Amino acid sequence: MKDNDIDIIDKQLIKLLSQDGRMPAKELAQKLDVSAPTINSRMKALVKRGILKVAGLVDTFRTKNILVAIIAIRVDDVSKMAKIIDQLMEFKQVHWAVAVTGRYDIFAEVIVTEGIEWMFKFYADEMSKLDGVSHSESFMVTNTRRKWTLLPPDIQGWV
Amino acid sequence: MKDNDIDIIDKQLIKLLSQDGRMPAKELAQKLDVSAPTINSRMKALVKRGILKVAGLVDTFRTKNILVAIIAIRVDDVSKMAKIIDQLMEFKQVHWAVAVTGRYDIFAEVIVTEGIEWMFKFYADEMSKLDGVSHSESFMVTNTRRKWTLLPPDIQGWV
DNA sequence: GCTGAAAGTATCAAGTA
DNA sequence: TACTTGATACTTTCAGC
Repeated sequence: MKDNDIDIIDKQLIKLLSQDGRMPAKELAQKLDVSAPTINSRMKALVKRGILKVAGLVDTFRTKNILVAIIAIRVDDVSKMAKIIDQLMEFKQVHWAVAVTGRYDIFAEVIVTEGIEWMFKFYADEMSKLDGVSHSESFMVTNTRRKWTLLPPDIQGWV
Repeated sequence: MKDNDIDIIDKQLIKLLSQDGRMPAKELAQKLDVSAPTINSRMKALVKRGILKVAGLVDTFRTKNILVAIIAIRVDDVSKMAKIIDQLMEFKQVHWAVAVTGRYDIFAEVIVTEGIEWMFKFYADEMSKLDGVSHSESFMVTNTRRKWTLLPPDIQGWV
């Protein structure tokens, strides 16, 4: 099977798991009309191939002490984009970074667990290290709907 | 316990689940030094309170036929913001919508499963319905890092 | 929130297409 | 190579504390 070929059973499995990530393999098996071992081996294969991850998500607006900001970046040279995204991802608090078309080149989401003053520190200490950023803007998230957030693995100051 | 009070065990539980959402309750119990029934009751309580969700996530860049766009919106009247966010969330393909401070008022992420031409349709049919939008921009996501996406529950055209 | 027994579930090896 | 079956080992659940 080719690297990102997934069949209809995989897709349905992903869809069921996106509704309830802890649904037992037996129940998934019944719904998809295959055996439980098949579900488990497919699930493991999808995880191993980097297509699927089953994880606990939090609603950041019901969770004290978690702030979210979106940062928009323009680069001065498109060839530096990949490197900047890589550098952004190295910052523990960066939840995701994406390259986009349009007015900006990169969007990143930052999870702030150490108080709003940390944003200043992030700009002063980390953003300043990035080479090739011609402009950046930050947007603090003040309200949200149906936004489940996967906490970054190395999150600090929260637990 | 107040509505969004969560204690240290809840936080550690969320952190462990954010790494592996299918970790058995028994294993979680050992790591947190409590009993398995305690883990299960806490997990259920967190889900019921809307703080936690355990779900399957996909890497949209390893999954064919899934495109992602970010839409930025300015409103002409701040009092309309809540309503616009609500309307955005009603569109099946809108994965999340957030109110932000800064140049824009709202960011939303759209999951496109029916081909890039669907973006045109989304603008023509749906965005035009929104009252109070003074400006909007779209950004197609062309590359991403460590971005796990929870598929919207009503996603169509993919499965 | 814990303990222990009953019920249910996951996993492995073997076998089949 | 990918699936199913059935036995064994494990985990979850529920009542009682």
